[in-house]
Amino acid sequence: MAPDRNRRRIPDATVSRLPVYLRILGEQADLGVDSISSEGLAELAGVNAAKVRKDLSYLGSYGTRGVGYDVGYLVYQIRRELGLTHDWPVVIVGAGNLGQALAGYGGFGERGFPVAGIVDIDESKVGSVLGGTRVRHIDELPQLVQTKRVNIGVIATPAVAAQDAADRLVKAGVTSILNFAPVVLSVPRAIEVRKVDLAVELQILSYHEQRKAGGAIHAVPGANGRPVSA
Amino acid sequence: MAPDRNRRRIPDATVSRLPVYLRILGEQADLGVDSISSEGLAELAGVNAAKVRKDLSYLGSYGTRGVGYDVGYLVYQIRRELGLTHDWPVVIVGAGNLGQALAGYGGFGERGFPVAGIVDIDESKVGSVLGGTRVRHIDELPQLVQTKRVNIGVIATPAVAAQDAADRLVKAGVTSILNFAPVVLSVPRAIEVRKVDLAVELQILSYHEQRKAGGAIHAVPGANGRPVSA
DNA sequence: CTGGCTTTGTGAACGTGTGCACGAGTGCCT
DNA sequence: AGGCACTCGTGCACACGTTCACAAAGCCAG
Ligand SMILES: NC(=O)c1ccc[n+]([C@@H]2O[C@H](COP(=O)([O-])OP(=O)(O)OC[C@H]3O[C@@H](n4cnc5c(N)ncnc54)[C@H](O)[C@@H]3O)[C@@H](O)[C@H]2O)c1
Ligand SMILES: NC(=O)c1ccc[n+]([C@@H]2O[C@H](COP(=O)([O-])OP(=O)(O)OC[C@H]3O[C@@H](n4cnc5c(N)ncnc54)[C@H](O)[C@@H]3O)[C@@H](O)[C@H]2O)c1
Repeated sequence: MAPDRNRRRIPDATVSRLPVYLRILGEQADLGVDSISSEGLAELAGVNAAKVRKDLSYLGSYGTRGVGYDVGYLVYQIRRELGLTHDWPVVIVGAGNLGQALAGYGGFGERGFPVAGIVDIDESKVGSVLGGTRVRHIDELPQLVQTKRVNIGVIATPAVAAQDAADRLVKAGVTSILNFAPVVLSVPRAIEVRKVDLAVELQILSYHEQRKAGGAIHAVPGANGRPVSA
Repeated sequence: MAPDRNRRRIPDATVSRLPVYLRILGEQADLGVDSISSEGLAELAGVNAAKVRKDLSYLGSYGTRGVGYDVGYLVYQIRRELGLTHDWPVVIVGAGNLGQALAGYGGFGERGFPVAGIVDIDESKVGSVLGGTRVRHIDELPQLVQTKRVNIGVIATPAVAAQDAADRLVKAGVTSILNFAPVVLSVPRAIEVRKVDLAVELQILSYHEQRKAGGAIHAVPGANGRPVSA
């Protein structure tokens, strides 16, 4: 077998920016714009123009010197490279606060990630309908994944249940996971995991706030903060 | 006065990992563990042990050679560096699907980010109560930010309204923004912005799925089972 | 007190990402 | 047709991040 050796590898940093370019290009296309320069795209994406050119060069030489990039063609190429030429159904595990918001959010389906199903372990949640999808029991997960050919799972369970959810997803055949629970998942190497951790994001913001306030005031006296023993 | 304090600057990559270490250390403390090695912490955080040591070294030399780190003391130091010695109230803009899920989620307050208020532009949403907080009109935002001394704003409006929300937040005095809308915000340099874009995350996963499928059509389910531990 | 064992803290090598600068095409205008 | 203005594609240097490897530092047993 010939593995992906010969295939162009796109740097992670670039892969994470391509979706942003894609969205902007789609917006521009809707506005009737059919050509854009690296500088124009860079402006809209909030990045450096050279970075845009280098990023796009990994896809191939699809620009025209002296002119710029054809918006429609670029959209096509990026979608192709990101594997967005067909839908990727996702399954959501956990029909709580967050799971409901995700299921009720139409933006997924629009962008090529229809909710193939949502499952929960709590019998009392099973049967209710969220965003047009009936909540099923988690035991139906393997069947759901197979029949709908789901590759991507979303974990929206409490932290303590997240590893269990991940194990079930992997066993069911899912190979990519988007994890909203604040835990580090342990999965086989071949499984791609991305996490979205709001607490981490807020704490990073906190760090910068604290830094700004570094020399200045010490506000808010009524803070908590548990004194450390020992 | 000298604006540039001689304060240690911590690399971004490290700042983004400190919250993860912090959570794990907290869990370990609750389990009664009071000392941990870089290797142990690395294992739990899913990173390299040398990285843990280097990260922690930016805080100072708080480990004991031959022994490890005192969990309680390390928690204190990380909290201190991240500015978590006091609460950071946040304001949520947009009381829709996502805003409601966020407001109803207790995890924020527990981790030091109490919801100081939630605002919406839609009169019909104003007045309803979410997670113990009454939804207010967005015109009350400046007053809310001032009286509650809010530094951090969360944007949960539709994409088209996100820039408006950002402008209002900045005008009201907020200096850090967590943005859930899929748009690139334009804000003054001094404002720290972090974004959480689910579509981007899913598209990155899509890229990797497409890559896996590059040679063979559909991967075999259940062929894995090699738990990754380090 | 010494020797052996453990683990930290960090210099150095290596890898990845960023941005400048400029040659190389392309289209337009005269 | 020729010159000119424009923009892509990319080599190169530098910054940042990761990992290795090991001396320094601490603990403990005897
Ligand atoms: N709600 C938010 O806004 C928000 C924000 C940030 C992070 N999160 C994280 O997202 C996760 C979900 O949050 P939430 O507010 O929706 O919690 P929730 O308690 O409202 O919902 C969790 C759901 O998961 C189900 N569940 C529990 N164990 C399960 C299992 N083993 N398999 C399948 N389903 C299981 C529960 O029955 C429940 O319906 C949490 O980890 C939380 O930290 C939520
Ligand atoms: N719901 C999800 O699970 C989810 C997932 C990913 C991303 N998002 C993003 O989060 C954002 C919100 O999603 P949602 O599902 O909650 O949308 P929503 O339509 O349910 O809620 C948006 C709310 O914002 C309010 N609003 C509109 N313009 C405003 C303004 N100028 N100022 C203040 N409030 C205003 C609306 O009245 C509404 O209540 C969107 O950008 C969406 O793309 C949502």
